[in-house]
This record gives sequence, structure tokens and C-alpha cells, in this order.
Amino acid sequence: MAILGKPEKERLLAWYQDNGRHELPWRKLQTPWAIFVAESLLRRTKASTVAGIYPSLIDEFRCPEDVLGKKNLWQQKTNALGIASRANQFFSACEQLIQQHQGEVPGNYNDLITLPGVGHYIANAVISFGYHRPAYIIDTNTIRVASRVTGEQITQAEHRSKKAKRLLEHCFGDQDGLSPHLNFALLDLAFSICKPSKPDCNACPLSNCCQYSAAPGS
DNA sequence: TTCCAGTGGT
DNA sequence: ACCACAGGAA
Repeated sequence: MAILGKPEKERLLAWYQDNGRHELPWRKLQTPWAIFVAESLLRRTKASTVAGIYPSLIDEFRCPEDVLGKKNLWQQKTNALGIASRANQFFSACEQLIQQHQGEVPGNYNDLITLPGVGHYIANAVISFGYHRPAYIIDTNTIRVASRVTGEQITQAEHRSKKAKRLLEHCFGDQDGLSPHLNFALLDLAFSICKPSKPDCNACPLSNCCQYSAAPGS
């Protein structure tokens, strides 16, 4: 049985409606390609930094062919994000999209994770945000929220393990029927309320069912 | 100095 | 299960 009941979920979604980062540019373009581009840049990189370059990037590069035809421009525009090797990895992924998927970003997990630079996180993000199908976003943010709510500790090394997925399911329920909104809500809650340090529990819509809120610092 | 919507290699 | 990756902002 999940920790969060229906009332808590509804409260979380209501909080997201009022306080979510709806202005993030990739939230307005929820196509598989737009999400694939955004998530590829977002790994280990702040959302606000990516948001600064994303609009011109997604306007200039509408498909994998655009990227491969203007590699220098892509590198120039994404250089400020760091991890330059990420650009080469992205080029390889674009080639694979053209060769194996008719230039489209696929919608199933097994195809997605064979793409260079795509792991469980980006695969699930494309499925949830790009295809609007049920999938948990399992990253440092959603894990932190679930960990605090349940009181169950989890290490960095375990973030890609089954334990992490079980933690999210235990906290928020089975992923069947899971909406993109809940994933966005969790990411935004983690950003503005359930921060790594000094979380703002008083303003949190989940404080009534959260272990950490009941015993901060534990 | 530390942290940030992770991934690939070992 | 660990570590490098990289630049920018707090």
C-alpha cells in the first residue's frame, strides 16, 4: 500500500498547479524530440542553466538531421553547459535515430536505452513527458522526496537499483496510471520546497504524511 | 568548495 | 559498486 493516498496526491497536484515551474520552456513543447533534447542537456546540469539556451536551440534544431547538419553550431550553443563529450554522444544518438527509427525518438524503453547517452532517467522522461505514458522519473530529486516521506535512506550508488524504483512505488503507488503531472510536481516540489538542505516543510503539501517533516534531521 | 532533471566504463 | 565527466552559479 502506498504512503500517499488520494487526498495527498490531489493536494500535491493542486500545489503544482499553483506553484510549479510551468514557464520552463520544455514544458510547453512536450513532443518526444523536444523532451529528448531537453533531458539530454539536463543530466547533471541545472534546469535554470539549460532554460537559458533551450529556446533558441529547439528552434534551430527541429530534428536529428538538423543537428547532424550543423554540428559546430550545436557545440557552440551547448558548450556553456559543460561535459563537451555529451555533444558527441548526442550526435551518435541522432545518427542512430535516423538509421534505426526513421529520424523519430522511439517510445519504448528498450529502444530508448540503446541510444548513446540515454539511461533509465532519460528513457522514462521521454515516455512520461514526450509520450504521456506511465513511467516514474527516478532521479536525485524524486528519490530525495520519497526518501524523506518514507524515512527510508538510500545511497547514491543505489539510485539506479531496483531499490530506488521500489521506494518510489512504495511512496507514490504503482506506476500504472501515473501522469506526467505527478512527475513534474515531484521535480518542482524537490526544487522549491523539499530542497537538499533546509527544506521548507511548513509550506509542503505532503508534510502531513512525511516522516522527515515529523522528525527533521533524522 | 559544492552542487546540479545522469551515464558509461570498469 | 565506484569514478570521471565539465562548466557555471550559489
